[in-house]
Amino acid sequence: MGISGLLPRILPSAGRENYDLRALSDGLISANANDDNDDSIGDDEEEGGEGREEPSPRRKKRRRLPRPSWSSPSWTRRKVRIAVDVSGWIARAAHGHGGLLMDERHLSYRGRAELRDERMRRRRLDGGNDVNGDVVDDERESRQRLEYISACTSTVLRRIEFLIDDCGSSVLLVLDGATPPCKRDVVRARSDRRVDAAEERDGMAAEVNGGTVDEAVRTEAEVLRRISASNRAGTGRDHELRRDMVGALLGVCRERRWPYVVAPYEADGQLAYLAGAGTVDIVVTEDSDLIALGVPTLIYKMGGWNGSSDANRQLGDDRRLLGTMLRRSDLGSSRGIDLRDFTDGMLTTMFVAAGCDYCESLMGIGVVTARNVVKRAFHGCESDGTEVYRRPYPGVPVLRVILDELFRSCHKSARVQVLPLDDPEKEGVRSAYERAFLAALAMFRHPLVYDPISRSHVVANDVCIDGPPADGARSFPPSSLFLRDERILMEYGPYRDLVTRKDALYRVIGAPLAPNLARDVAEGLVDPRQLHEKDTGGLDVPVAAAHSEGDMMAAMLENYPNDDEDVGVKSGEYTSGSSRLQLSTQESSRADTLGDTQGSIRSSSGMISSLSPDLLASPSPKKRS
DNA sequence: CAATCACCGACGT
DNA sequence: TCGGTGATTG
Repeated sequence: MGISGLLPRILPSAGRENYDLRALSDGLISANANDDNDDSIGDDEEEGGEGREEPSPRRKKRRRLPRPSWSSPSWTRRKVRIAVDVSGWIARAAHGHGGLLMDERHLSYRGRAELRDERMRRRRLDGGNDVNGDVVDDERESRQRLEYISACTSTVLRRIEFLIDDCGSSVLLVLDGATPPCKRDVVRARSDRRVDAAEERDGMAAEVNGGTVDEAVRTEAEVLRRISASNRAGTGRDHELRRDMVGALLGVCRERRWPYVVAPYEADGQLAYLAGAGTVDIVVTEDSDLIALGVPTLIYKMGGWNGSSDANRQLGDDRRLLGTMLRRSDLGSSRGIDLRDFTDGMLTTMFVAAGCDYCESLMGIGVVTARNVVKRAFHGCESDGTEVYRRPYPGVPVLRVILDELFRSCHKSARVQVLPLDDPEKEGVRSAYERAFLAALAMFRHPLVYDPISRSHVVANDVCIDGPPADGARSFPPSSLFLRDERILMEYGPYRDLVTRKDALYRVIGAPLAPNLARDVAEGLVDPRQLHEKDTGGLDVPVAAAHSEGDMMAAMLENYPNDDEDVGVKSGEYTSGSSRLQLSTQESSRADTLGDTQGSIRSSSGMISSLSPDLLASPSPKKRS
């Protein structure tokens, strides 16, 4: 998840709370399948005034469209296409229904005591033969597991159904794939923390079991502490459980012929790619990172799931779901933090500087400082100052300025480790942060995604210069606005080297799979997390759902602004028999590449962990004791 | 004075 | 987990 404390600053002012999503059932008016769908969502009239804080100083080419006459065949009304970030929903549902899962890790000590008593009772009945009892326990546990999974999935399904039925939209489910290489170290740190939590919990459980203290003596506070520790250790990262839940969900999707995509890595990048390519109009998510990825229209807190306030929380029997709609063009009107004249590139840089999943922020750098540093470096003006669109340090790459400014602005404890800038002793620490910073930037701006048109993995906004995109797969070309930012960022050599060279880029964002494997992953036939273990050829996977993608995806994409007509032919080639052999060899070499990548990442991750804990704003560095 | 960080309380299914 | 409240820092 993105920066904590950012959404509360933005959503109340820039977002539209209590937006009734059923308004989407009116659909969208688009001029033509090939026309850019700049159509306004939610407002039926063009918001006049041409957006005084429109992020782009450059003028958009305004072509005169034909006058909207509803009888004209060039104007069509179509459904709104919504991509749903399902992973967030699954996690949330998992927490909500946690009480259903009565196994030892998820329930409070009370439930554990019940389980223990029941087991003992059964043992007594069975005359000390506890094998039978364990079998019964297993049975009971697996039954509860199923119950839990079905409860979670049906919660998610209800919301999807709402979007489809009551909002009259086409819904595309997007799921998380594997953990990207550059995130592995952060994930490992987190799981270490979870292990700590689990030990804490187990220690307390042992105390309960072995201690003479009876349950009745326990104060309520201790009980709550236990439950909290149990929750911390539990549901979060139960891989099997999550996989089963995703599996169940995908099963339903296949049954009902709902389109879905399993992203090769993180769902965020996939969602942003789909939105940027015009495949979907709206993204429903809880993740603030999507803001940094330049999605034009987002919906947060659907149904008030994540509600601090009581906004969006009228989930009655009314079948009425509300959400907070946030449009990219409204970001400048945010009152909590001034984001006027922020381009997508600036937003992304700000997110990275303020700390994200791939790059913890320097201690003492928060949203505001990050904003100011980025704003100054790009525009050379203060938050309240007059707008001077001139760079403060001409000739110095913007990214270099930002990094140095961050080093200067951070907390004292971190600053003594990176300053002075000309101290060669501290260069190692600085470059470690810099590498994580650039990697995070690359993850945001060039994630590896699945392109549903060419049915292959592509690098989003590909700017690589060495060779054509992998296997002839072509990504949706980056917009001119994106390139404008990218040119500024690429003034800094290390970033340019990272994003323009495939080997370097793949080491950070992950390498693409061979098209057939990529398709299997996207369809959920292959678990991307276990690809290195599974080396069975993915080409002829005999799964009934193999064709499910066809019609539904086609329906989703029917108005896709397709500028090259031959993609269909190309994707046909992938499945043709002649290339089959070649593909399977590619696939095996690909597996090697994956292993290589992970190996090298492992080594490079040492640089992160070598950072002093004081430097990184880790949530609780002192929790060790 | 303002921004960040650590602690604590509660929410909803 | 999330968001509100004091302490600390510059």
